[in-house]
Amino acid sequence: MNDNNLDILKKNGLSITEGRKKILELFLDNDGALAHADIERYTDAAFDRVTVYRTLQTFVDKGIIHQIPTTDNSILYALCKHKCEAGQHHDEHVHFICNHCGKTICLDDVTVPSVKLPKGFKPTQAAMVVTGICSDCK
Amino acid sequence: MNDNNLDILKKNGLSITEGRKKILELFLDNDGALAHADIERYTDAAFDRVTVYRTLQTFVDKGIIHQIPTTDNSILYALCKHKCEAGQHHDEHVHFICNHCGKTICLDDVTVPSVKLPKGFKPTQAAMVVTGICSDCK
DNA sequence: AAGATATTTGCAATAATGTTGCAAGTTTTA
DNA sequence: TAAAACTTGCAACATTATTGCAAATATCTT
Repeated sequence: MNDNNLDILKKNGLSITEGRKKILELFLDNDGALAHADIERYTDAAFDRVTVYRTLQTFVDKGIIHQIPTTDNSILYALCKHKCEAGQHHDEHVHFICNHCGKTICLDDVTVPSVKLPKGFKPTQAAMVVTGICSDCK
Repeated sequence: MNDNNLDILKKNGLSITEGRKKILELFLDNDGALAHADIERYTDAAFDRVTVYRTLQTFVDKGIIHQIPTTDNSILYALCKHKCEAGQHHDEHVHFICNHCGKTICLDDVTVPSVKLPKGFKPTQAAMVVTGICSDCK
């Protein structure tokens, strides 16, 4: 029995609702990243599209999940495994997109290396996405 | 007088059309990245939305421009300054998004550092996006 | 340079994606 | 358990993206 998701919701001061429990569960059970469309599919559209959008937004605001940059224009979301505070994410790990299975994986143990920027540029955040073949598809 | 854009189109075996000339010119005159919406705005909607989509796609296919990953779901495009071949991009430079002016800048001289991936992962490409304050806004 | 061929464009229709206001429903608080 | 606070779903709307096809434009051939 797994009450992780209840804990997470409570800890963030969120009301416990069916939608939030279910969507959070999806993230916990799935170590890849999920797009809005994935969530609709996995929940069999049990929740309104709008609810899914709002739930994802709430989770991002609370620092429960983070967004992953992609070149196609889909927003991907993944759990923040390390301590993220509301409004300030610390998801400075590398993301890997597998060209074979299409999964997006958070490489939590690979931190984004810092780079030397030209004069005058002040960085606040860095994201890195690597594509290739993942360990399952190799 | 600048025939750069004609050269580029010819070199890639593309027909010379008003739309392609104009859109390519926009990229050449603008060192930041452009979104589809920017192009519509700058061209005063002289070209059909569909034409713009298709032109951008053609340029990506030919390796003239490349897409930049973002977390909001807008696709950004920028010139490939280094030799890109059709279908295989070599845009392994860092992209910088300024939180102040909103511009996205290709830092052509900053290459994406390679990272050590976990066992079994084989990289083919890497992208890096840094956000912060650019040299114009500092 | 003109006609034949190939390519590109714009329109219309359609699909997919994202947003907002508001009333009804649910969760939390006291 | 009732009141207050918050969340949901619906409807409407806005934006963004895709496809087929006929008309227009560009390129090729002679």
